[in-house]
Amino acid sequence: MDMRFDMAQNAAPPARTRPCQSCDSCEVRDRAICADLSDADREALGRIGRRVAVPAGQTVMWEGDDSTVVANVIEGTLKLSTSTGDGREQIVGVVYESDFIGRPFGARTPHSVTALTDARLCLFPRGAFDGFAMGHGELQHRLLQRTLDDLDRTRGWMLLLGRKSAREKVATFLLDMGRRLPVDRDGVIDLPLSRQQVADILGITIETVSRQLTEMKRAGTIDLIGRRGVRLVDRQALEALAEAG
Amino acid sequence: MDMRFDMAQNAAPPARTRPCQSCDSCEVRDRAICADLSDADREALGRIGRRVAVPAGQTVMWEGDDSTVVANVIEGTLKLSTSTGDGREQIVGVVYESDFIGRPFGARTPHSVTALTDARLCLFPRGAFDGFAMGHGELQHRLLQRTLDDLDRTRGWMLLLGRKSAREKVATFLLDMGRRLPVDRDGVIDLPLSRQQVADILGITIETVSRQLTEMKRAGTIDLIGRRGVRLVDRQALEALAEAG
DNA sequence: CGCTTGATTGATGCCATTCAACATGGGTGG
DNA sequence: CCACCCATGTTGAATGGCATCAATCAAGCG
Repeated sequence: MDMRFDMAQNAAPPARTRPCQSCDSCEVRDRAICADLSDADREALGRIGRRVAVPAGQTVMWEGDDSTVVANVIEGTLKLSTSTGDGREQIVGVVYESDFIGRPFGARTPHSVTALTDARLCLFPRGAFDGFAMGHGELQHRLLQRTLDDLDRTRGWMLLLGRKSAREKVATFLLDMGRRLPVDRDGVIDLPLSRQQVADILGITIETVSRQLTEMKRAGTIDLIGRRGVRLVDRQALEALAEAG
Repeated sequence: MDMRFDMAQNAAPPARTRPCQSCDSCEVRDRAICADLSDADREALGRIGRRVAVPAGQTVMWEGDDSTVVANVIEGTLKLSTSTGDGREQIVGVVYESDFIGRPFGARTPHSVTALTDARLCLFPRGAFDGFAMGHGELQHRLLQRTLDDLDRTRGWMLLLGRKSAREKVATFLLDMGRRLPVDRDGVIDLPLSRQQVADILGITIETVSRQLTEMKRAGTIDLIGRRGVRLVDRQALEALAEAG
């Protein structure tokens, strides 16, 4: 089944989507871009959108396609990525619940968006969203704030890609994940990413990621639990590695 | 002389700055973020700002500093950069006339801004600018558009930093400059960047930049005229190199 | 003219990639 | 529930691209 059709503005709503009638009880209503809207306005926006469940691995927007939809992430983790003609991939962002995805006020989607875990989105047709936003300054203000933050974070990541060694990259990545992801009671973080995806974030190969991780484990800086679990044993050592590893 | 003091909101205006009274005749009024404002509003914004001349090499904002000013670039080219603790630098953006610089709605300047050529800015104290923007949706909308475009371009650049070879990086860079900078009647582009700065944009060393350029010259793909001049002789060849060099 | 700064060229070494073999573990069906 | 299987991850050895170190060259400039 082609997800793009699924997402099209005028496609018949498939079984697993439904109009978003319940902004009141929305899990991310206080953190998503709709947070500053009045109850009436939020409800009006809600009537434009609908909820969609996206299974892990599913791509919801393709690089270069027409920008037909935008969305709030209600639950789950997704990656933003671009590729060269010959298939080399670079992940340019990872988004979490309450983040906003898609390209409002623009004709083209500049990068692909793919679910890393099962996810739920609150999806809006772009045209309708743009129209609504034009009439609601609070919404645009929040979107601006968020975009400025994204830009700052993205530019920070350029320093890592351009100037850091593999060791530094992996250490920086682990610290970043430690900040953004929940930690269970044993101090273990469950990464939403495979080794390949970590490599695609850091601009290195899967083998190099693996080697750096096992080296850090050998040094007692981290613990590796199964394929996706990491415990940051010595955060201070990681911070040292992240700056001049 | 410390430029930071110079830029402070309540510092006595130094000799080379003056209130910006002439938005009517402003060179970038149709392209800068003020373009959509009414004449009255633009004039009100103009009273907040003042013009500043910045000599090449001067840094106007420092990474990590309080965000005290924002500005429109009236003329010239500037770089945005971040550095690691041990001095490795990465240029995260290059801005041209009519672009906007600084971090509105945020406490910290996330990267340094340095003039590559002599430049003129239309400078606003951040607090006053933020206040004005909050009351003017058109301004925020334009800022949002611009920030979304910047984010798209920045993310595109991550692919280059993370996944491209030195050859591909240099070729991509040359094509990008060819698009953004004026070309004289001999087809020569005058780069506003030294080799070191090119290296800092591409995340490679100065020697590698030099070797790639001379190699391309030897192959007849480009011509090098003095230190800053380049002629793109065979654009098609460059495009091939940029994708799979 | 020297002097300084920036750019090119050369020699060498190292880190990350590449290619390849092997291990692991998560999932499935008998 | 265990044996098997395949995707995913780890480890090893060899190569190569880029960095590093160093010398030379070319421009500006006082």
